[in-house]
Amino acid sequence: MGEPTKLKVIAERLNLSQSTVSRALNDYQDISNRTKKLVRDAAQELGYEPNMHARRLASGKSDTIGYVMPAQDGQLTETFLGELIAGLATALAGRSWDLTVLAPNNVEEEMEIFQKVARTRHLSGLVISRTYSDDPRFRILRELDIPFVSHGRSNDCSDTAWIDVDNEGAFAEMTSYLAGLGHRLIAHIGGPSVYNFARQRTDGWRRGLAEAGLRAVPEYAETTELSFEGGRRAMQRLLALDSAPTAVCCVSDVVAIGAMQAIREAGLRPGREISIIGYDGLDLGAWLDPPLTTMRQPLQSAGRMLADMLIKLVEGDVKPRDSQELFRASLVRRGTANPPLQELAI
Amino acid sequence: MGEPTKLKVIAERLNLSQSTVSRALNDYQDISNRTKKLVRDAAQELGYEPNMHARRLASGKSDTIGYVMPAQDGQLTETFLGELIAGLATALAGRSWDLTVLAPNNVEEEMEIFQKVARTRHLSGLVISRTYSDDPRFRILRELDIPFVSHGRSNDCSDTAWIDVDNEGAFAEMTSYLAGLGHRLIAHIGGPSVYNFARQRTDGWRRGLAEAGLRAVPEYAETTELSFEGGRRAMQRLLALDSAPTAVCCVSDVVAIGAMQAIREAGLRPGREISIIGYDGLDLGAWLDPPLTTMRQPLQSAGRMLADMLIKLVEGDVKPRDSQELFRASLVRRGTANPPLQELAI
DNA sequence: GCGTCTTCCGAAAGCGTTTTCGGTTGACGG
DNA sequence: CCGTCAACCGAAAACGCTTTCGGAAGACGC
Repeated sequence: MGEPTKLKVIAERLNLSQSTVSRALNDYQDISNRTKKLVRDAAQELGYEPNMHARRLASGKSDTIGYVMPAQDGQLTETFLGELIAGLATALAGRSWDLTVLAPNNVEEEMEIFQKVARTRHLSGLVISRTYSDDPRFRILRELDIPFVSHGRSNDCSDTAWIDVDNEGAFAEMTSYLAGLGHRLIAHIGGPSVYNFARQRTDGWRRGLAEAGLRAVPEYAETTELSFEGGRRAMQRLLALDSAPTAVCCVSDVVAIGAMQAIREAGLRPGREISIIGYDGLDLGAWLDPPLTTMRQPLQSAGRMLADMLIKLVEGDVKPRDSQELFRASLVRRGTANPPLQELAI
Repeated sequence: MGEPTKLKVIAERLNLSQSTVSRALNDYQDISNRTKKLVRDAAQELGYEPNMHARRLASGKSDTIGYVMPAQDGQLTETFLGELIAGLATALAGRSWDLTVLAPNNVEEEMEIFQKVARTRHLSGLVISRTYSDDPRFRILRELDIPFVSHGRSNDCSDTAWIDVDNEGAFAEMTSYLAGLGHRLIAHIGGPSVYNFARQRTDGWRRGLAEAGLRAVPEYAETTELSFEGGRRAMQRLLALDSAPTAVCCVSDVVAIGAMQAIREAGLRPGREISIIGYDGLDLGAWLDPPLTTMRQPLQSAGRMLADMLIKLVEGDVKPRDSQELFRASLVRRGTANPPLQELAI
């Protein structure tokens, strides 16, 4: 391989100055087109690759963004992480930016990371995910003046950049879909309201009920942790009610699968006596018996979009509050959402 | 915040030269302990953070490793990606190295990445995963002289660094476990033999049979793609056999779940007429009815270990062939592996 | 009291870019 | 033929750190 070619050799070869070569490659206006072409051809031929470290030192920009993994309060086994990171990485690679991953082990470490990013400025911006309803990171990142985009909203995100799914709309749709099938007793198993998406989904359920002219029975609003066991226990509580619901909107597929288990354990069959709809669109839902009806959100593109947004932000092309994007989730009809039994009997 | 403190200010403050400060912070031998302490205290007090770009430019090292995501031939939804990346990132952060993620969209892009890494040397080393039996990357990375560690072995990996699970041992254990339960007709649904782990697992099944004194019926060695549908179809073929097996070792949990579905569709019940064991230890296996017996491999620590190995390699502390680590997988007993029915009947 | 070592530190030359600031051309109008 | 103005390009100073090389000071033996 030999020595990597630097600006100097390509300058000497063309009898130009180093600075001219640099500006030619960076498409400055004060370099003639003829020279630009000359330089580019030579660079191509010599296999020139700029030294990122030198470039970043001189320019003061890092052209690198950091993805902050969800603080490891729990499992990182969520299937979307891989897709999201891949999306980020490919979008960035297309613009020859880099992606580095930060993995704080807890909230304190996350704060330290923020502080350090603010001091060193080695990262041009951050992507955060798994947002809370009341998420201090939004305030802190704003105060530290770190450009960032969040995957998911929060209470005070009106001035920041984010992309999110219309959770409320999705659950309103889900609920009215069940109402359309004839269900009147539609319950909801929600997640901890510290998660913003959980709150939104509960709101959506309420809206869906209202739009269908149904009353929101207080006992039908269950809350539980985001796990199989959580879903199972919540469903057990619903089943113990005097008038158990005939349909349940679940905050996530995993919770829905837990609910299905509870239904089976009660000697009933999901999708017959009690309809279930989940959320996330996980493949594994299709492998169950019966396969889980759910709602799917676009993910493959989310990473790409987050990256694009953040780059625009960093380059100052756009203001945070002008880069907010809401996606729609779409219903995936499988086997667990059917008309209620008494309806069939009619 | 003001300007970030650089070496110069801390040098001026202590009436020392910049080079002394630098060497003090880097623990050079020719700096007195008194001075080192002085410098470190001042650095601490001033909140000094070295400028990575300058440091990397000057030293010629990048202190950054790249994780090459599996070329997106299929889904990136594998749950282990998140854990692996998190493990890598935390281990690296502890030594103030960085992790950047590369996401080639196909094999060609992967090769381009390798070439570029070799030319620019902006990454000190790479971690690759999802290895094939006949994996050209091992040769190429060796030729390009790029330090790397692989997550999984290959045919010619005797001279390179890797960590892997003892797939063969795991499947031998799995098979003899089934034999110990009384099964004589033990089939295997394997994955495409291009994957090294798939070949190893099939070998393990054969060894397990041999050790139990059982004959490997050729028709019992099924091969299929690594998906729910693949497992389902392979199981259907096994069920169509004149003498269907009473137990099946599956190459992965997802394949096993597909097989369970096929068993149910045939009017049988997994874990009674036909026992099933999967591999991966996915949580979701526990949510099925009956819950899937499987084998789990250590993952949380894999990322950490990969990172440590690679750093040692890059720093020249160790030779590739001396950093190879084999883990054991352990059986997770759940509900789908039981004695055969006729055995019970006796 | 003179060499010889250590021990410790400073000066300065990089590392490979970017970017500012001028300066040299040639065209062009008057 | 002179001044003016574009259009292009070169010189050189950063950017903040590492690292080599050498030198000053003190310790030590004789």
